[in-house]
Amino acid sequence: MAVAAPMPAFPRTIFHVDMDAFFVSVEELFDPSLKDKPVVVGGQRHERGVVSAASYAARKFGVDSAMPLRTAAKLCPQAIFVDGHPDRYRECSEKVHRVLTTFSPQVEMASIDEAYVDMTGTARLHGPPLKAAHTLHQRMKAETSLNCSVGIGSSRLIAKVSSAQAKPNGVLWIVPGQEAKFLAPLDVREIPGVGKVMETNLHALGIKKVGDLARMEDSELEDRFGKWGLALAGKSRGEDAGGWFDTEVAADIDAKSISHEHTYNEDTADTAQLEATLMRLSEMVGRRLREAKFYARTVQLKLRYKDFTTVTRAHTLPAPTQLDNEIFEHIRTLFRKNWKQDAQVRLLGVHASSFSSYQPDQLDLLEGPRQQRWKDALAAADRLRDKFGESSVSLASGMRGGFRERTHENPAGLPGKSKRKED
DNA sequence: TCTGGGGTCCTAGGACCC
DNA sequence: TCTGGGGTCCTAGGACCC
Repeated sequence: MAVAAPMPAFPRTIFHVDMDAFFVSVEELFDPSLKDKPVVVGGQRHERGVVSAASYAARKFGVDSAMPLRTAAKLCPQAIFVDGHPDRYRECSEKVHRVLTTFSPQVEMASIDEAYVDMTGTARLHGPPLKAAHTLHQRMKAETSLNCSVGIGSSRLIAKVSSAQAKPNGVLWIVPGQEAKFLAPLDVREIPGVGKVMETNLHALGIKKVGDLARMEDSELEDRFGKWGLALAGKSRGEDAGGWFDTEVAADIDAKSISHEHTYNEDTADTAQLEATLMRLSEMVGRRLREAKFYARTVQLKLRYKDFTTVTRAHTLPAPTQLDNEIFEHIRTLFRKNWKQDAQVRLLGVHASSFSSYQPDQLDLLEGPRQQRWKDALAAADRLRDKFGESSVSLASGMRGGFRERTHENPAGLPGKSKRKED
């Protein structure tokens, strides 16, 4: 029997605040001439890569998030292609966060451009949900010059789905008790967690709308789709039903993995270049581990060939580490064991997981002077990078091509957007 | 169409232990 | 020879999200 989720004593009021066409809107703030034009953020028209965000004018031509840039260029030749500026987005995102914290202490940024706000019990302060949402909407515009949409519901799921329906620049409140009625006419794809594959599977069963799903027996969905099926049954009724959705708003959860990867603009089989990239990626991962004060026990290599076949190979260390050179040594071993010599490589990735947090004395005592020297050296390198930028220091500097190609590839390192409509 | 980068979660099989 | 049951850890791959 499934364990029941702890139900709050009274219905919650959750806001899901989603910024409209966030990256594009931020770019417009910096270059107002972009306004109302077809704009594609994510890279230049000929580059390898995908669309991070498209303006509404560009979407009219069929351009959408996650689409290859070259496809976007074909669909909409007159589009303006803009490189992303992660620093700008982070800065705006922080502003957004600050605005939201004036409404509730329970604010959780779910990504750079969306947040959940638990507004339960704030009626005396902010009025009923719709009034509070309109105030929020106005304050957001005043403070950040950006539009957002707000979905209001009794669960994270309902808030999230309703903000999508409210777009663009709208507010939608699903009154408690009306959840199932609201969801029933929507495509199953509107449920977060239902992607292309699950949609196809459901269609094969004749399930097209959330209402069709709601009519199914929980047990049948569980039999067919396992744990996920059961969660899906709950979601079709508007419940958060397990997993991340079932957590408190603003319960901060530690990261479970840290990774960096790189796609070459042109495939390569040059060993020195490939290993230099692995060194650089190992350094980036090591640096993040030290910042977070995490030690990783598992490192994983990702290798994607020209034909897009992808392999991952993991190795669990006897003792956790956060040192660049230790990460790199294991990664390089995995690479040498698994790379098909002379096969053209498209992408490399370095991934760290199985974290433990810092254990002050024990580890230091166990570490020899060698490790300590490495630690000192890395701390110094981190300080230099803080001062002069990420590319100022590399322990791979003796290796060819360590940094050379980075400057013109993936200048943004942008977070992406999903294939789904939205914004 | 020719497919980024950073994450989370789930499944399934094998090794190993009791 | 034909063969248990449960638990944990590790690895690989894949769906999904922004």
